[in-house]
Amino acid sequence: MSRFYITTPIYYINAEPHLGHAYSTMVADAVARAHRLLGDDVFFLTGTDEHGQKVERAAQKAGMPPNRFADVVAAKFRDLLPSLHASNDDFIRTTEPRHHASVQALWRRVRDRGHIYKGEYAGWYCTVDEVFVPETQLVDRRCPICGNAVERIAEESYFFRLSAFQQPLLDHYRRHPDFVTPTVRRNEMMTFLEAGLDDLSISRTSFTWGIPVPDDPAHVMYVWFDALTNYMTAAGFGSDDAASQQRFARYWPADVHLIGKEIVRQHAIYWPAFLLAADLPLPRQIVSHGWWLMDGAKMSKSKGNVARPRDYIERFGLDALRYFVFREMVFGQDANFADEAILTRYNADLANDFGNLVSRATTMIHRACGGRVPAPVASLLGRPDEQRLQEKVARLIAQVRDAVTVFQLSSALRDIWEVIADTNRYIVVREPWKLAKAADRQDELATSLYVAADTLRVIAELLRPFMPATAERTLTMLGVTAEAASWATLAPGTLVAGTHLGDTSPLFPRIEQTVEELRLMSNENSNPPTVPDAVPASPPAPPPAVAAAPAAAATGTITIDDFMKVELRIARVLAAERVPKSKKLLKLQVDTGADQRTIVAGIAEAYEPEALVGRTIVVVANLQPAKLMGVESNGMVLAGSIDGGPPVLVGFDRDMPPGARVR
RNA sequence: GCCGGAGUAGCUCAGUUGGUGAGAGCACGCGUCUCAUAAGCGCGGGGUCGACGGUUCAAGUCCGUCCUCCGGCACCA
Repeated sequence: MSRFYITTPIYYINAEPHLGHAYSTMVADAVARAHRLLGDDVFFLTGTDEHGQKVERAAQKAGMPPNRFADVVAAKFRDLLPSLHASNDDFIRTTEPRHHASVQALWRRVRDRGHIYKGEYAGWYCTVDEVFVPETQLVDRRCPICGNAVERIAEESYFFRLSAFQQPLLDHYRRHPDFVTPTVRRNEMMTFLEAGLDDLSISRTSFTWGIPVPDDPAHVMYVWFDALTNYMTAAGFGSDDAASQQRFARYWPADVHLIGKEIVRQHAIYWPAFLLAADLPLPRQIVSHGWWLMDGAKMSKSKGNVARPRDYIERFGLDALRYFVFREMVFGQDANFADEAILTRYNADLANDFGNLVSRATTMIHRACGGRVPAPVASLLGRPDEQRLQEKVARLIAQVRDAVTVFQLSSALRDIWEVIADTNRYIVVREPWKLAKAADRQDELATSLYVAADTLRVIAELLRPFMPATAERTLTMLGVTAEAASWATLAPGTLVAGTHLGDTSPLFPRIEQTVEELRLMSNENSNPPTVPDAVPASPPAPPPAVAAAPAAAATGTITIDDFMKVELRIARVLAAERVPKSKKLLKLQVDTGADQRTIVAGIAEAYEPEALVGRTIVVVANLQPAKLMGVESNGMVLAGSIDGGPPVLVGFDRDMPPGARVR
């Protein structure tokens, strides 16, 4: 029996769980379940990432100590798992003692091998993305990634000698072509590696909510060193007792780290580098999936288009949601999450094709065969229609087995549904309802219903990883009460004749409402957004079409004096041209009333230079000069944008002269 | 700008190493059975396979150029 260790990302507790989190968990769950059915000794891990400055501050805001805050929010993630039917074997929190011990053990190992040194880091730090932002990338002292204000940090810091691992990592990539999948991500990582690596700052002194650095408790560890190590902690790393050590020997290295495409670099470069430095085995594979898009856009809190898994479970049921996400997302690519698409999949695939098939097959057996699986007649099983179907079922078992283990869930389901269609066709060809009326054709009747039921039984066994509850219900209706059949021995023709069927009931009743009606219904019934706790880690998404009050921008207020330090002035664009070789930059000559100067603005993707000449804009007049793509910029142009979308210039509703102060 | 990916029916997409007249699902129209969740089954309409060249007996399938979209990096005062 081989073992299989799969992980989800550990979820950062700064927001409510959304569909993206749920998707990672569900995919890992399906694959874990499949491996169990294949007879593997599976270890399936998920959990929460709870340290860092963001959490420390959120806790402050909520008026509670970080550990209590973490307890409350982590519970939300943990509580979601049962409603997803997640079959995880462990749930790890980075705040647990076992994890502290493990991370410190890893640190010592890396340090003792000479890959950690103490240095000084002075720079701009974004607390949202937990990264230092190079001076040259700052946008008005704001993080270029998330747009939030960055902070000046000059502090002593420990560094990890990441630069030393460029070549070892490249070697590893070449020796293990499937180390990172899909290939797109692997290629990205290869080019990133080839460009060279900077050493990585891996500790902080500016906050305390983290794991202390061994022998230097003034430092806490940088989030990724802490977080990534969870994968080893749960396997038993860093523990002294013999049982844990045995477990670690058995389960490490992990077979799969399943992640979203936004954290590939951390998993495919930082993590393996840490492990190489510690002289520990690397995970076998980093598998990354795409994003669920709402109307083609990434889900985000500020757009209020975050899909909450609970809403969909309520409307369609968990298994319908699972079916949809597995079936609809070609693994690795982005996919659209549209209510209409779920409804279509539900009615067409689940209700019409599958649910109705189970219903018609079992009903006929109840009526015509006294509710017992009829015994097929060997000679009739040899007819072409029966042969073809059973051969196809045998092939299907192999196809699904192969597809699931390489994360091709959508193709596995597509193949299963093809056989479902075949079975519907088979029933039409045999017309058992007619056979039932012909006393001299009872053998044909029994054989045809047996073949249909037997096929459904295999299908149900194959559906277990994807839709566990549906699979169980189907098998119960077919009278199969045995434990899950091993996928190693599953085969057509093994349904036992004579067993009593269970009662038939619709698996997926058709949904006749429109999407709009469904939304209304769930708005009425739904218990007010379940936020019983006093921890608004993030403001709840505003209801669409309602101008929600900007939820108390409690994020660090400033005084009026602070604001007045910023000299905002009206200016007129005198000339504009593209900065050569740049995609985003325009070089502007502007008249600020007091002087004429050059300002470089990152708006080239939204504005043609010609269209800007003569235009009135707002600039920050007293910003420190900076060089961008070799051009000195003296100030900055104000523009609004939605979630990093195209910038929209600030303007006035009547003409204003250059030089006027804006406040 | 560099690197990578993608552009195939109204929509979402399959199309292996180039070779029977270009496919599936959904949606739409017609027909049909009646066991079943007004479900099933059959038939049909619709596509210059992004554009233009090229290689070849033969190209969505290979090569070149271009256009559009997406992603990574550079970059984003």
